[in-house]
Amino acid sequence: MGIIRKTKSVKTLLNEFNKNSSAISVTELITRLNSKFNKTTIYRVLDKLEDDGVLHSFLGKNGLKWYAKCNGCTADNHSDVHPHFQCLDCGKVDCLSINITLPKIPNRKIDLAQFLIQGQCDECLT
Amino acid sequence: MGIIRKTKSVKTLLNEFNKNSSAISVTELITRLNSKFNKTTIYRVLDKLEDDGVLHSFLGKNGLKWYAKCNGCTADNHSDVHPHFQCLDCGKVDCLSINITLPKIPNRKIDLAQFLIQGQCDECLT
DNA sequence: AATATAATGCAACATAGTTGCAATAAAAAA
DNA sequence: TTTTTTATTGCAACTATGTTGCATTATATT
Ligand SMILES: [Mn+2]
Ligand SMILES: [Mn+2]
Ligand SMILES: [Zn+2]
Ligand SMILES: [Zn+2]
Repeated sequence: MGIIRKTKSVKTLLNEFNKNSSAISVTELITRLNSKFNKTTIYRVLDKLEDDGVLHSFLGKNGLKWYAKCNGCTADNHSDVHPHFQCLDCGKVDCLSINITLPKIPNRKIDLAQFLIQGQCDECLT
Repeated sequence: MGIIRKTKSVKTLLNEFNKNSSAISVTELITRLNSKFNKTTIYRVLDKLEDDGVLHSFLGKNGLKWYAKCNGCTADNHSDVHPHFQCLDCGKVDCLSINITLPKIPNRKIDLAQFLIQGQCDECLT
């Protein structure tokens, strides 16, 4: 079930994601909003925003959970099958709007795929 | 640093991986060998076997750590950049010997990539 | 303003993984 | 074979991420 009431925590979290287009890890959000909201609230709001098709989640380095804004998703129609890029220098994570071609695998049904690419981002390269 | 002494735990763990070619999660190994070895030992031996190029590790569903046998790797030359497939029905994880073509990303340097595909395995399909 | 209930905070819990240190066991030396 | 060296182990305590139940609070509706 998604979000029903526009509470302070919902507005604050949405605001964090509107600052720029980068993904944000849950631990980073908890650190940032530590004084304002309980971590349980943050986990729950993020979960609902994902249900609503506002955010999508994925696992970054070390299996940490990250969230990023969706692009034209709705509650019934999520389509966030794109690779993610994590910079090993600064830690920043971005969604890559690249069409990844899933390999054909005999005798197996593919439901979903997650692709995490690691290296150095544009800013850290120079 | 890798393995120096062929201890019971080393032999036992290698034996687990020689039963078949599937990957094994650390938690599964801890459960299996619970009565014989401490979990700390298991974590440490796996870590060393990876250093030696005997096993390689990756993250499966929920960010859990999995290990699988390497194929012709040495301590100085690991090359385990292949996709992994996890069955959502039985949980089994396999290495896919498929050559994945990394997408070209402008202004970024790619160091490594992990590709986890989820769905149904051959056995669970029928 | 009164009501219904979604959302929150808190404490307690679950699980994966790590660390320091004393005790043990494998390999080398005697 | 016995002694010595030190790599490895077990244990307990810890860190970190994430979850759950329940009483309290805040939002939206009447
Ligand atoms: Mn994304
Ligand atoms: Mn593999
Ligand atoms: Zn960077
Ligand atoms: Zn299966």
